[in-house]
Amino acid sequence: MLSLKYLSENPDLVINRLKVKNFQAAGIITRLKQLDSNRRKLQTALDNSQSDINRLSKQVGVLFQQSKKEEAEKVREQTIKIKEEIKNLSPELHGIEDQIRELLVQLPNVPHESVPEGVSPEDNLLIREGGQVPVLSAGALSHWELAKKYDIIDFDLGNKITGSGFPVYKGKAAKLQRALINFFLDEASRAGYLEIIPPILVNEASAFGTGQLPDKEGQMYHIGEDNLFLIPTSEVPLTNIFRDIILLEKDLPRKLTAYSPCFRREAGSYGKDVRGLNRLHQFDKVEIVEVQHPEHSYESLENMTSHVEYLVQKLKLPYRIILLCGGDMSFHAAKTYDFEVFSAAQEKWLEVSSVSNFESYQSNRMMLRFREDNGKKIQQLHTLNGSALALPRIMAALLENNQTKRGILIPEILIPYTGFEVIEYG
RNA sequence: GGAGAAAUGGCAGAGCGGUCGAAUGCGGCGGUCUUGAAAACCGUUGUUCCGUUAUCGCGGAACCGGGGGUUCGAAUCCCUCUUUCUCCGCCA
Repeated sequence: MLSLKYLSENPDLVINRLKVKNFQAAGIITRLKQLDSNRRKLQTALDNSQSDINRLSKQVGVLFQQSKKEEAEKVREQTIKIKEEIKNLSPELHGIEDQIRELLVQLPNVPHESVPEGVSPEDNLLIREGGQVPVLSAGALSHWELAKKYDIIDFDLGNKITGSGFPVYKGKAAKLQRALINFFLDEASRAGYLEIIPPILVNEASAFGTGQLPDKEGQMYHIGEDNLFLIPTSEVPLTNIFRDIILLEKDLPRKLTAYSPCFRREAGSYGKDVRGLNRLHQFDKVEIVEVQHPEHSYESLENMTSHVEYLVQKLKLPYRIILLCGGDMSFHAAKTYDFEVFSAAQEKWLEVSSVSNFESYQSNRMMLRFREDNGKKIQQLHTLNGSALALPRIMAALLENNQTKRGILIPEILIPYTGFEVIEYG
């Protein structure tokens, strides 16, 4: 969320920038201003009353010690009225603080100045593209047909065991999946990300910290009995490692990576885009997360983007990098690059990574800060994350693009990981 | 799952109703000494909110796992939740 301080110092800037996200913020900001001014007044009144009580209490203590009981009794009576006041003001203050928080959470992050205006994916900006779109022979198969032909991914079996969106990988597909995970993790380590194995269930505070709660609650699987959530991405546990922490400037940036399964309910998404591996309830992903000094976070965004680009290049997949327009960006991001790879049999671009700078939006929520080297000043940090990469659509594109008469060819870079060069019959 | 013990500042660890934001030690920072360093000695050392201030700062409030209560006054007493440890049971 945005900080009250930032909002009150730059109301017009926020209102204007949020128009890029097609969000009308003026009403909320006006309301926040009023609430904040009330909050300050109440806080001051309450502090003064409490100060009086503290002072009188000390007097009572001293008087009792000197066994001046009657005087002590008199002073004690004075406190009754003040306590009454505190009893009234205190819930009022909490009420206002709750209202402020509720409103703050409704404001999306302010997009970076380089983010184009727009309302739909058509307004996104193509940044770069690379790789060769393969020319498939007539009768090329989609990945779900290939999965069946080679008996390597079983969607029906997943239906039986769990439900739709939970495929079962078998044999060489299972090994290829594992190879991809290892490849991605090794590359992330080489690029300086610390490898982590995080919990895949998180509590409410963590889900709030990265912004899944309160608004995206319906997207997560919830374990009611223990009030825990299955992670939709390891961004959640990874970033929350830093919740309520004050880092030192000299320790920046902090870079983490993790493989984890991810769980998404995908409530409300039906239709043709969900075939095969295109949209699942459970999928594997390697994530990269970075916590960075505000002055360097946009360099980091570019570096993370380059890292992801390197991965798709090594896999020899045709890709494009897209700068999302305001209307297509997520609520929490300040700037996002999407990566899409071309899946040749479906003839579709599939999103395989989303790399975002959240600036201080998440760190405000989770009280993530750093202490400056040259003094005592404490500042908010910036957080970033990106998929590097999401597995199923990579798998889909690899299967479709690399199909040949003799089978599906494994990209060279992965052969040391898979131990085989081709997926064929049997 | 059952029984018991505990949770205090960056860490270790005292305090168990009054002047305690909290002894002491370690660590960190600054200084003296030294050619330099170490040792020794001296000083300093959290966060949030409100007010004030051009800034350093200053004044006030809150925070001793979270939430609630008792009291003029709570780190200290009570309730509740969470977590950790010990024992028993179960188990990859």
